[in-house]
Amino acid sequence: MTKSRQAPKRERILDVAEELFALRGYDGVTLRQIAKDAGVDVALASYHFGKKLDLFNAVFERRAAHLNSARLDALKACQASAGAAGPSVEQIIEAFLRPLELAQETGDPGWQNYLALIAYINNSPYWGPRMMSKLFDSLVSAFIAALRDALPGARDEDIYWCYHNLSGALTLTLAQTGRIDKLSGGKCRSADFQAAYDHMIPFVAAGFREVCGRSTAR
Amino acid sequence: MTKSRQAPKRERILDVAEELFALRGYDGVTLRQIAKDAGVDVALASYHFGKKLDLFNAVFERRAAHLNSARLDALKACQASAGAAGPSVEQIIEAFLRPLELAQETGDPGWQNYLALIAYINNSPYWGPRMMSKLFDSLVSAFIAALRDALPGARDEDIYWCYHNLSGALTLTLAQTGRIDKLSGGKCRSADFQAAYDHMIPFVAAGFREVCGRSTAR
DNA sequence: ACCGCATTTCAACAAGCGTTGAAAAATATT
DNA sequence: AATATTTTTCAACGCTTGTTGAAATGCGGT
Repeated sequence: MTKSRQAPKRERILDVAEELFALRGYDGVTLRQIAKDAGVDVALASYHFGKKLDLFNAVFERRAAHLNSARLDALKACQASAGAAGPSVEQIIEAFLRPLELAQETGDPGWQNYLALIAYINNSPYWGPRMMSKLFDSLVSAFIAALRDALPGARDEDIYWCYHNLSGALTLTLAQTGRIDKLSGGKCRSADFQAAYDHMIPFVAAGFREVCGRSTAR
Repeated sequence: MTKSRQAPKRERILDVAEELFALRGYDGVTLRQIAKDAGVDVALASYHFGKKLDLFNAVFERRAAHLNSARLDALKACQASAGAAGPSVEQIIEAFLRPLELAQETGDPGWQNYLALIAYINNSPYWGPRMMSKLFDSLVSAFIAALRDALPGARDEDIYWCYHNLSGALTLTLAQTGRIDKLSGGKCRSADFQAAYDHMIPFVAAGFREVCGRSTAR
């Protein structure tokens, strides 16, 4: 190997930052906490990433490409397997959600933290507009287009509002607040992603059909 | 009046704190920012509320009782106007959501900031468990019970997951991130609460029916 | 006019913050 | 083995943070 190996401490900083930012948000975490949990000097984060905000962006971007391509592949796959009529609403929603479930269940807790961080950013009036569009707009547009095909005659406005509802439901699941565990008295568990998505997919698909017209009932 | 009037600056601190906390979160706001925007000395916040965390709680609790009773009144009203069969899923969801729309449209921007703050807390893995239950669990339980009656034969687990989806969709709307505005190219506006709820109510009701069994189609 | 109390400001504190330049250690190149 | 480069630590900086005690101000009751 002619090139220098990736520094392992660099990755540890990213992992710890990911976890802490997801839990406490950008301002709720100090570089010293991150360094301490990573077993590293404070100055090392600055050396590798520059300013604190650059570290935040690095965490945000590290897994974004992988996530986007996994979801896009799932969309293409369901489009390929569907006939000329195209995939159903359920199949599209499934392609949108299942890759997340898979990522959360790789055993790597980093993915879980990462998706919780996305939830934090997506719901923040401050961070949302600054960070979400850049990385996820084109992916979302692809799914919206597929939904438009699956819901002929639907008004664009209605589709966007329905997507908004989907995005909110998904986000609360990703945030892992444990709220449903307490409310349900243990009958539901936040960490049970399969149950979450198994319920979310038919829920959302029915909502789309109701709001965007039922001409595509299959 | 024998009692001293409420200090007006105290309310201004609450108003400003509400707005800033909603935008930047607990750790993203300093007492000095709040004091400056309120046109007040830093020490005054401590005098009125104690620690920073106490101020946060004061903001959180100020409007909670009013909000809870408005929603509970709406639930009782729809139950009273319904026959012996009880209100439909739509009517229950409507009672859950419309009071928020009304609050947001009083012209008092405080309510809008307050609800955005609730959204922030509800989606935070750190603040959610610490703050939501105390103030909102009993209200939510009342609505869950009403939904159970409207969906005979539904499994409790399914009802909670559906409520979870509702809560997430609502929360993203309250957060006012403006994301739907950009995505839709201006066709939808975050600030158009009536449009948001007009779309959310049938969307969510259809989801409940789909997931919790369709025995109650009306 | 004076008093008692609530309100507000002033001034300062100790602690923690992000950031940086230079030294040290580890690793790669020759 | 010596050198060059990358990685990591050390030590410190200037600044901001939440909090506090004492002083100043405002104000209703007598």
